[in-house]
Amino acid sequence: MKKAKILENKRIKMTKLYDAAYELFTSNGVHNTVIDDIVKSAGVAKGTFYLYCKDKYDLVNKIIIRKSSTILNNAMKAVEKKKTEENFDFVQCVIYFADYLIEYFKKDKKLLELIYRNLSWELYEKVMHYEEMETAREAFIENFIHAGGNSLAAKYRLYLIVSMVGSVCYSSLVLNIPYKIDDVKEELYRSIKQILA
Amino acid sequence: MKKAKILENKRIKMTKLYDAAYELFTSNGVHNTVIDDIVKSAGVAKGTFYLYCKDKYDLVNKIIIRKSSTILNNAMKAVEKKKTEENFDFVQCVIYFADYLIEYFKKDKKLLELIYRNLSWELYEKVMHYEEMETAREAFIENFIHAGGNSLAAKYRLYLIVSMVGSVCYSSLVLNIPYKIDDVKEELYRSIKQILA
Amino acid sequence: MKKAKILENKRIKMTKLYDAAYELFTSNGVHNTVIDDIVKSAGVAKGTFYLYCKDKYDLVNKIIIRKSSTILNNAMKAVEKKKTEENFDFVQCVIYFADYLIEYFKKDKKLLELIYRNLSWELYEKVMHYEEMETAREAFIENFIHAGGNSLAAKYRLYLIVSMVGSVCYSSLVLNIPYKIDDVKEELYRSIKQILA
Amino acid sequence: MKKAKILENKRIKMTKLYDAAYELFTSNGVHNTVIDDIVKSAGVAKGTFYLYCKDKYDLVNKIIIRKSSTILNNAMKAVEKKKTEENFDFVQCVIYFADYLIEYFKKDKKLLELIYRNLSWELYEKVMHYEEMETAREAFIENFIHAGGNSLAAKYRLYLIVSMVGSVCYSSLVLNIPYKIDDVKEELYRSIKQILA
DNA sequence: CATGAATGAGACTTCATTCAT
DNA sequence: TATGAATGAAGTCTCATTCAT
Repeated sequence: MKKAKILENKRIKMTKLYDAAYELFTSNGVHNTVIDDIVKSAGVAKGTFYLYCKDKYDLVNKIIIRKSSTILNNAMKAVEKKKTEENFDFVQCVIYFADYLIEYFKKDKKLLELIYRNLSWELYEKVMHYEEMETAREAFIENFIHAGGNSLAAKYRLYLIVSMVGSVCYSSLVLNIPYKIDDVKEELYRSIKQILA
Repeated sequence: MKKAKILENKRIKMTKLYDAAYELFTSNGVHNTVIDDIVKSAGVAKGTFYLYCKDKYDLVNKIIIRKSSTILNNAMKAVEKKKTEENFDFVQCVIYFADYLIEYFKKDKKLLELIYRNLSWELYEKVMHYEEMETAREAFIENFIHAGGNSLAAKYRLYLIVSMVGSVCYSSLVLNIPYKIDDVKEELYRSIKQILA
Repeated sequence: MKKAKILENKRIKMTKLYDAAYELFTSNGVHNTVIDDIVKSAGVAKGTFYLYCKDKYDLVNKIIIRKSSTILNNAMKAVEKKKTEENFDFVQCVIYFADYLIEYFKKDKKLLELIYRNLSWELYEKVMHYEEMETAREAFIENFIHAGGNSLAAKYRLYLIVSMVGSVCYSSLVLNIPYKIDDVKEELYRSIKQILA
Repeated sequence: MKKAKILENKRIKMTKLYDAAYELFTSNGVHNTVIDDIVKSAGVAKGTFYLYCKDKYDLVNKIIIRKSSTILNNAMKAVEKKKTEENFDFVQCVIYFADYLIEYFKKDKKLLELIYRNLSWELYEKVMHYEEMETAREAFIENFIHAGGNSLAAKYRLYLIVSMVGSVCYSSLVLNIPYKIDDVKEELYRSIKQILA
């Protein structure tokens, strides 16, 4: 059918734009990437860009949402596996989750930079409220209450842990503040334990 | 004397530029502020700008360094006072320091945003290695060792605490992530205590 | 066809830029002509200029190459005609070639000035190695050898003659050094003869 | 006396400006040298520049006049010496004069470039009508008439020779057109002889 | 849908010149 | 005289966006 073909073509164009832009954004920064670079690299015409995106920042957001959802999903799957296969307890799961992300971003610092530098509340919302994330959050709170805590404290502590881990990653991996992430890890995981204690 | 007058004039020009730029950067963002806005607002000629700054980002850095040094100094003085007058112990001091900054940034969210969005390792270095800061860091480590810890763990825990506090401030105050800073505070300070435990 | 129309439009834009710039460069000098003058005079937008030229000096070069190629081609054709129709010998041809150029530049001093003031080795190369020029040069050397000379001497004498004629034209026509070109001509042609003797 | 001291001071300032500007003009070109470079390099204040020169181009002219007068004078003295000591005849003298200049400019290409690129009729006039030059010119014409020529032909041939030598120097030494001046010399001197024949 | 030439507002930066000291 | 901070007009170049094809 014609319609299917057209839709498929659109998807291809969009993907080309995503991929080209991602490469440029992470290599040269969003600020130093101009629409012309993107379309040239994607092999489409300039006008085409505007058929798919409002502007450069719209594209950055779309890319961040896509990438972070993927990573978070993978992290959650990995945690799930450990839980099932190795019987990880609650704290172990949280730490493993953090560790998964740290290991990932060690190999893809540029993405971490892209995400951090362009974070906004709207973006955070979208990423954090994907269905799977919601489930994971609820599991966290559930577990916490089980251990004798209250729902609010659970939320806050999760928030504190996420903030601490994210910020440490960013400082060590992107800003290159001279505390190597591997050196800090031990203390970081100890701190998570303490916060959850 | 003549020379003194000229130097005084230079200082005034510089201050006018700093103040105008600070106002514009915090109100509209660095990206949306153009040199023209700054000089118009400062009431100086465009060429004058380039007499004092290499470019816009040079000015941002200078402003950040100046502002953060002032705030950190004030925070340290306040802590010192508590220690002397109210006999605050080590952990209390750390928490009070965090609290001082949180309370400050609650009233000046825009500055926090400016600092965070333009942070780089070089900047961090400059701010963190002012003589007074160095003294405070050493005091922290000293205290920590006294309590039976080791120097490295001290450094890392300090780093973790700073990261957590900074990140929570930024998220709650700037990104407006819907955990009010005042609601999180209690858990935040508890977490600091735990990390230092 | 559509494509042809677009290409035609591009050619027109380019021509408009060339013509406007040529007029301004020769009237006011390259230094005193700014991009704004050119685009205003050509009736195109400023951005359009940068679609066709890297900068002002790129345009100067392009204009010089175009103009000098045309003139040299015409000169060569005129010589050819004399040779065929009036049986001009070698020395007569060389002198007629010089004379053709002198007469041309007498009517277009400004172009001579433009060419001389912006001459560089790369430009010289480009102009001198157009296919037709190459043929003429070879004919010169050929003739010279025929008359008992050697190839190297031929090249050098051609170079000396070109230098002398060019320089005299420039001094008399552009710098207005008070030897009128018509007064010097006789001695100039005698000198060419002597050099070729 | 005070007056003498003041005058001496002025002379020193002027010399500093000349020397600094000469260095910059020949190294970076007149176009790429700004007043600020000159005064900074000369170690005087910007305002001082305007006490001594109308503008940059005024200074270029002054420098060219000074430098070329010196060189031409030296050349003439050298010729005179050859004439007296080695009994050089007229043609030998002319060729030796050309050779002296060529050898000089081989060692100081930048000066040749400066002179050529900024030549104007007024400048040419000033340089050519220094008393000593006038004397040399007259000697040339005298000699020529002696040999049976007429005054006008003498002037024109001198003009042709000067043009040819100057232009060849400029092309070979400055534009780097790939005929090495040493390779062309033989033919150049032969041509001078022929023109004077 | 797709194209890419054209646009022109607007950003940055330079630098000759002035003038109060 | 000498200074050099201040000026601001003038220039270069960019790039998001449009629109005719």
